[in-house]
Amino acid sequence: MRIGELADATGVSRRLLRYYEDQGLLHPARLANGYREYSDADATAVRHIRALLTAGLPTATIAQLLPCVHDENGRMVPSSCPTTIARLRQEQSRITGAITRLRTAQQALDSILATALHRLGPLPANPAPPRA
DNA sequence: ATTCTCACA
DNA sequence: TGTGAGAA
Repeated sequence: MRIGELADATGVSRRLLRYYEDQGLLHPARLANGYREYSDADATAVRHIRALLTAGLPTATIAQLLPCVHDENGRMVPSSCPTTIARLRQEQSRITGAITRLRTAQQALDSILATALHRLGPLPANPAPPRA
């Protein structure tokens, strides 16, 4: 299938499918005219890619893990091999750490703002949301 | 319709 | 991580 068909089949834009190839996530064959030719397995792969991105994994990591995953009636199942599980646990702890750092930043900012508001007293209006 | 590259959020 | 535009 060509890129437009895969885009329609997966709901992922053609642009993004080319990007995934650039990131080493997909390896479509090439027709004589240079057009990409995707297999049916690629459609499944795209769903797995989406699932792993949603789980917060970077594309470089997904490129490594994708071959270590298979599909079981529409469900992504990671291989039980120890290195695969270890990699997923590693990502899990990375995200946990990130959440902790964000919580710390949130509390610090809450505290700074609370101090400012305490000194200024009650204010009439809200500040505009940060743009940049 | 598809390819690639440059630039940008 | 993901997109738009422009040229081929």
